[in-house]
Amino acid sequence: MAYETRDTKNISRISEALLRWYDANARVLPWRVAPHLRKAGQKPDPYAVWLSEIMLQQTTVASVAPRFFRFLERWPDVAAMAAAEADDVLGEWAGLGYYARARNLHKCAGIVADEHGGKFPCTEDALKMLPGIGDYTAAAIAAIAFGQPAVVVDGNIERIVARLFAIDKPLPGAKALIKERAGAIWPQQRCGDFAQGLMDLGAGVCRPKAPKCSACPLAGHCAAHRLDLVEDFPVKPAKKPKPLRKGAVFALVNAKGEVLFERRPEKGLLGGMFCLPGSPWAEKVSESPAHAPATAKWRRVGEVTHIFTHFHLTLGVNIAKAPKGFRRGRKQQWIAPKLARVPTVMKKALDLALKDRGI
DNA sequence: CATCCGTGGCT
DNA sequence: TAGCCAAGGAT
Repeated sequence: MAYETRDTKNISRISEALLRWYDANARVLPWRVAPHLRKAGQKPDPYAVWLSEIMLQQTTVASVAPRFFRFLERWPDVAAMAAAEADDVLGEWAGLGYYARARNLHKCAGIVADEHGGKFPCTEDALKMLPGIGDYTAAAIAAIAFGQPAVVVDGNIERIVARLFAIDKPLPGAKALIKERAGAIWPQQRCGDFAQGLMDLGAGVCRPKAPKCSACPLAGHCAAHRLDLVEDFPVKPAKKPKPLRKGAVFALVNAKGEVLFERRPEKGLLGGMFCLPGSPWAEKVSESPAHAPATAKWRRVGEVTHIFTHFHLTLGVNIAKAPKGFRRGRKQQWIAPKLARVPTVMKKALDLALKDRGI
């Protein structure tokens, strides 16, 4: 019992210190209701919280912010997004990466509109049933949008907790232990603010490299700091080298200056996105025009390189005018280059193909 | 539990 | 330059 009493006091000290820090240092973010406005009674919009959390998965605030505004402007609420064409959502997402998020975003909007009366469910379990919403996102929405006592663990909070308790078990095996420890310091009130405060702390103070412990409100509670081993936590496994893959793409241009694109299969890399037609990508691959969309006078203009999550890619880029009588396939589309909403690797290839043509 | 899935910025 | 990293989820 004596230990429980001491622990309880220590826990409340941690959450109080963090919340005090958050009140004074909260970042101003487009999707966030500032602490003082929250206290004045302003409620966050669950739709905006959901949209921001999906966009922020493995993606930086700087990349998300302009896209968040654009999405909110075009689809102000879940009903609007549910009514949108999937292709428009994918197009608006182009360049943001992890395109399954965009497909699931649209699916999720449809489910919320059709099966939940246009209102997001407020419990973690119900949220987790929706496509694109996993452990983290369900907890984040429940805590931030609905004020539920959910324990939110993202990469930042994982790092902070691993340091607070000097958890030397390596990730990802340590995730369960970290969640348990996080739960032990989680407050009953202001759970959303506590989560956002920890994320801000992780982004600006308890950083992976060069943490600013002198500015940390939790330094006095931090085991890693006490050991002077802050940067050694969390323990991560060695990363595997990324293999090299090669391929070729073919930019076919019609009389209007439009370029032929081809929709990728729904599943897998760049799923559902329009890309330049070309060869499969492999360690050794022929760049011959065998994989071109048409027989034409192909000219190789150069190559582009791109780094994906798990491999490096080099693409030979070819260009030709469409032969007379060419008919596009069912999965193919003529698109004006300026209107092409395509993945970044294809934007690179397109730009290179059209660069020296004066188009 | 391991693998797949993008991209841009920073060191 | 090469590596590391970011408010993860689905399979």
